[in-house]
Amino acid sequence: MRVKAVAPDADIVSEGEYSSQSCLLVDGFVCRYATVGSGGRQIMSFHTPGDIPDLQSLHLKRMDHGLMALVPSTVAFIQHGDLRRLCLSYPGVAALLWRDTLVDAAIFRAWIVNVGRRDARTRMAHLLCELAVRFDAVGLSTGHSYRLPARQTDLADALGLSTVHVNRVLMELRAERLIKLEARNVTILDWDGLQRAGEFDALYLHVDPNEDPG
Amino acid sequence: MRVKAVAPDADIVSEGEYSSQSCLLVDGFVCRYATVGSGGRQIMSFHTPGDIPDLQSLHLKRMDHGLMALVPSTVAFIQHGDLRRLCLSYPGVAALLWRDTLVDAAIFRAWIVNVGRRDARTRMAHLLCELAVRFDAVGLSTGHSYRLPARQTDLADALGLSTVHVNRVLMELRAERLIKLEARNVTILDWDGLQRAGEFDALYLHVDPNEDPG
DNA sequence: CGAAACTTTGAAAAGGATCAAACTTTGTGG
DNA sequence: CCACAAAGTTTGATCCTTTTCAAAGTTTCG
Repeated sequence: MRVKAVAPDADIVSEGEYSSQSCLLVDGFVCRYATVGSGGRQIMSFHTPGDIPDLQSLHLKRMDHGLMALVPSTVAFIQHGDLRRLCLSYPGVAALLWRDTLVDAAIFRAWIVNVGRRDARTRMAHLLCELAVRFDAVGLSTGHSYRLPARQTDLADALGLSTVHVNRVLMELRAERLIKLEARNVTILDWDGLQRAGEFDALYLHVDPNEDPG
Repeated sequence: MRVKAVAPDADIVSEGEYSSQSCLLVDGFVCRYATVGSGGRQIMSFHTPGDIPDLQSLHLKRMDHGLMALVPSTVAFIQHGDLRRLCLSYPGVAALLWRDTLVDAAIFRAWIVNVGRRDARTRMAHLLCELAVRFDAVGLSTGHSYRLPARQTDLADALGLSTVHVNRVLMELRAERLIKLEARNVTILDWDGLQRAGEFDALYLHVDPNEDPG
């Protein structure tokens, strides 16, 4: 299992590549993204340590999107051959990995809804709620506070907005005293308020361990 | 395996439900959707016969979205218990089903990009291209022509646009002689042109059978 | 300490939304 | 098979959210 350090803004895997391994994020923060004709970038997911962001390449060899680090990160590559053997020997592991990709897909769906049918302020609040829950789940938050490893440009590309508007919306959420944001540190001042503002319901994150009787 | 006829606009499975079976679409056209606070609806996927649109419920019991028919449809329900036994006995089937949900996820990603970073005309062209390829794959197209089982309202909810704007964009694509659309029948007059207009690259549909060496 | 990278703010422009109404197609019952 | 109602499509006009462009602050880091 090869371990590698990745610099910010560097591709871990690029769009179009044929992949024979998947990468386990050990430390840092990465995103999956695609580039569109007009030059824009759309981020389709963020990933925290413990995730295997390109697990799908186990069955879909050709990358239909890129995977890049947003902060200095560490990844460990797992050969698909090894993964495949693991899945055959331990069907429970296979089920777990499958479930993992299904939660991924659930988050994609939630993002489609967010980007497709919500206004900028709601979108932003929703994303901040999602990140709060997910960072909390991997022990990366203290109280109602977490480090946001994304620039406003990255948030913009995740939300389908311009950087300028992301900034305005953040100012708005600050003015409403829903969040505090300084030096990339988000503090949620009013969790109920932020959830309401973002129409956030954590159901889609499927964190409830009792949900899958597997 | 229980078979059921479903009327247009009727839910097959509803958001929030706990599901112990998945549904195989035998005939018709269905979509997955969510409703947002402001009353709007966002469609996150369309499904053609042969798909198992809620396969994810095998591992995520609680539905985080609804599944509804858009035209009169026929579905067959498969108990999760049976599916689970099938997967344990035939790991090849498990891999195939897993792959299927991964292609689903790839389509979700493409939709995030479409809705997040493309203008209305490009979005629409992209969707029409996707549907062309997918209908063709299941033998539901003749030449460059297929029946579109969705109203303009449905297209709007899939693209994150208003119905009015969907109409205008369709008129535009017609005026450009890229498509013909009458009585719900789409004919692609200029496939290259439409692909260009929609920045469409079929890569994400992963239809190439050689791609997965299993 | 200085340069580069980010964030913040202002003003003008544009792409889509909304509202309202006319037109067309589809499906149903007489 | 026609007539009518309901559903869906088309068009026009106005409004509004978000984009774009431009420039000034502010951090961050070598």
